[in-house]
Amino acid sequence: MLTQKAKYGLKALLMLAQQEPGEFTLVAEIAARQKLPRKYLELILLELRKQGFLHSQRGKNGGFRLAKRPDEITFGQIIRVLDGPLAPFPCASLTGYRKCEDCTDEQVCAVRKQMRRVRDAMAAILDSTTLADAAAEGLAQEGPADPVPAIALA
Amino acid sequence: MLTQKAKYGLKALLMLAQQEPGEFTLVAEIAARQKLPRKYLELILLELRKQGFLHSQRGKNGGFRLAKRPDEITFGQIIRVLDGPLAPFPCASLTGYRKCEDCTDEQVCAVRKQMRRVRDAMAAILDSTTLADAAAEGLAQEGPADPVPAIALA
DNA sequence: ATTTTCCCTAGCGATTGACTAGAGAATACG
DNA sequence: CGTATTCTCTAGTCAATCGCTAGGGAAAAT
Repeated sequence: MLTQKAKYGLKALLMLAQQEPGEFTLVAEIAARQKLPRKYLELILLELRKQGFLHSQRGKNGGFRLAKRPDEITFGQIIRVLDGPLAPFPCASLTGYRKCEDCTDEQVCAVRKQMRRVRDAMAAILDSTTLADAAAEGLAQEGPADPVPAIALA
Repeated sequence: MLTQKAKYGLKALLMLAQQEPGEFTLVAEIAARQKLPRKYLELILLELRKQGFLHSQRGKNGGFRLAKRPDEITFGQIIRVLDGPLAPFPCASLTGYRKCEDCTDEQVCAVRKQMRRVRDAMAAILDSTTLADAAAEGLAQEGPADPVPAIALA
């Protein structure tokens, strides 16, 4: 499970991805339009700015805008910044690896092996889905073709 | 991220899946062999028993054993019982659906759409991987053939 | 009856999640 | 210049959850 923080961040960025490029949007407006708590959203956007996803400007006509093109920002990047590693367990993570205290032989741990597969599946989707992709798919009424070819078997 | 609880549960069940069918194993022995906190593990096994995964017996020669065959118990089932829904957000869950407070139009929510895809990918793996599968794969030195054919693209 | 083992309820300390408050600094504008 | 606007930053709060531990109760075997 991801946190509200990640959800709010994703929603905000996705909204900004649909603004005119270069145009600034107020935190207050994002919060209002997306029904998110304003002060909390401020913190989140600040964090995203520090990580290079957003550019901001103060004072009148200020606000936030994307610091990159929407097709350069992936869901995976955003989630990792706001919520940490994707993997179900730290021992199965690439970006946030940490070994289990209880694991005697990690090379053989069957649980870890399966969780690595889960991580890979999640990363395959989230690291290849950009804000642009999601925005486009959101607009399509009923997407017939799937950009990422199914999820393999069942 | 999953909790320790789910990890402990998976490890314990996986160990029981490798015992002689019908044979009881003590909580104390599982805890020792897997290096898990004994009292906490008790709670977890109790929960798994109440959910029908384990059979237990008290007194001398007692202990726990699987209540089903290892190929009838999936990772998905276990995780859902111990940690709740797989989906990144409740609004993207099938088994534990709950709508977002902030979502105005759920049918169009692009975040939800992507998270649904992630959920599906996770479920495809976890609901098709049984204790028997994991135990078998664990024994293989270096599995050349993947039971679930890759994770689709990159 | 006694030992073994699971069964069950309680509780607890630390962390984290999900925020809110409020002052400070930059920017625009009249 | 001054004032309104808007982001920036640090704190703090409150409740829930995680990750356990404690300890007695009940069933089974001997």
